[in-house]
Amino acid sequence: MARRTKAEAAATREALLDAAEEVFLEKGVARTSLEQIARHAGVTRGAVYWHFRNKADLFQAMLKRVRMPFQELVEEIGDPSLVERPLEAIRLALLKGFERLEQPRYRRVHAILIHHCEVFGDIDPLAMQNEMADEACGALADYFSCAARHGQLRDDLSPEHAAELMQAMLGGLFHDWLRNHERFSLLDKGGELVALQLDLMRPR
Amino acid sequence: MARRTKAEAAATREALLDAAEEVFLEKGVARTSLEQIARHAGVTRGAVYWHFRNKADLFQAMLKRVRMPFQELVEEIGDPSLVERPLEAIRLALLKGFERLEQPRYRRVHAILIHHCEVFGDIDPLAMQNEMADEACGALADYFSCAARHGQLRDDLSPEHAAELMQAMLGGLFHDWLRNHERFSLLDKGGELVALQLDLMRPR
DNA sequence: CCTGGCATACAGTCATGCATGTAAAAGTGG
DNA sequence: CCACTTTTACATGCATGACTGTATGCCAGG
Repeated sequence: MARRTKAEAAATREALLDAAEEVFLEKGVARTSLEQIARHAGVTRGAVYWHFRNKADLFQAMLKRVRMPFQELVEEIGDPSLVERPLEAIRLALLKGFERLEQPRYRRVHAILIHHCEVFGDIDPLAMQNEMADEACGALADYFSCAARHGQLRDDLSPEHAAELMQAMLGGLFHDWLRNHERFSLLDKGGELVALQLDLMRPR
Repeated sequence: MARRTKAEAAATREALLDAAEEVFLEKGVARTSLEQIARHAGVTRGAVYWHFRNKADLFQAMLKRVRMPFQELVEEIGDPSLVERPLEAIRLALLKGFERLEQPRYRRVHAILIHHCEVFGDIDPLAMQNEMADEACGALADYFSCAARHGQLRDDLSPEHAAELMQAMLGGLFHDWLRNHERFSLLDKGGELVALQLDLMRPR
């Protein structure tokens, strides 16, 4: 085939990443060949090896498109009054996160990372999951500490424990939903459970 | 090699399953060949194909050794007074489960199922995880309902929601621990978080 | 004109499944 | 209890297929 313009080349790159998401999700990372990805994107393996060094490189590029740090979510809300209501900040930020995760691209890539890939080459999905979990737990601990200082937390519950409980609950919910997202809406059930858990943690 | 006695043959079968656990955990299911498993067990691939039809068959046999239904845990405690204290029954049963999971064999196999295997052949690890999660959530819901009838649950918390919260928290904790079990003791942190969460759910 | 963006062909590697070999255990008849 | 047969529990070799990485060809854009 003939040479494409820069825009067209970028489009094939995106098409390859899209195809990788779909085929990885369907058949698992290890069980899909680069040939299958290329065919699914309407090109051949040559294109894959032009845009990416190998399978691991393609995998990393796929992940780069869906990064979503926690702090970003809080900032996106843009409500300065949330400084006074840290538990509400947590709740709204998590809702934002749930909304994003229900978009097909975000859901697919996370499902692949969690359920459909093994250690291969120089890629370690477990290390990435650990990074995500630690960052989430750290951010939560900050907000719960703030809540404790404002007297908005049960006095028999330490901020660290609150953060650990919440992070564990979120992780479990996340895994349950990723296993089969048709069963329930993450936004609905997640919003409900988060509100419930926060209510249990408030003094009364 | 020569023929072995029945006892020796059973021993090689167990050795193959042990080897499978170790190599699967280290390199992932898809990236390990039957040859590697056989070598690690001190035999050749012929032995594998004698005892198991294929990789999927071996995988299923490996899982069979670590089945642990929830109801079994409650019965193992053998305290009839727990009928009156369902929340304590939950707590103690979970502690029993944590103890088992900290044994290398149970931990390894679950780590493989959760983190180191993809869909392959006629084996679907996600379906198995769903089964386990559903069973756990159902059992929890029963006990929380019992607790509600005994007035041992906050009246603004339905048994179903309590079960969902607890199951999500347990799942998240489980995943966190499986990712790197060196970080903390599941028995210690799990016992702490479960007690905490149950306290939040009690009326006061 | 030359280089970027791909297609195509090829070689090397590796796993699977089966077919076959084999030696000892387990059965069988006398 | 002994000779003989059958079965068991593997080891070994081979055919097949799949995937990877690379080398090379080709053609238009810049």
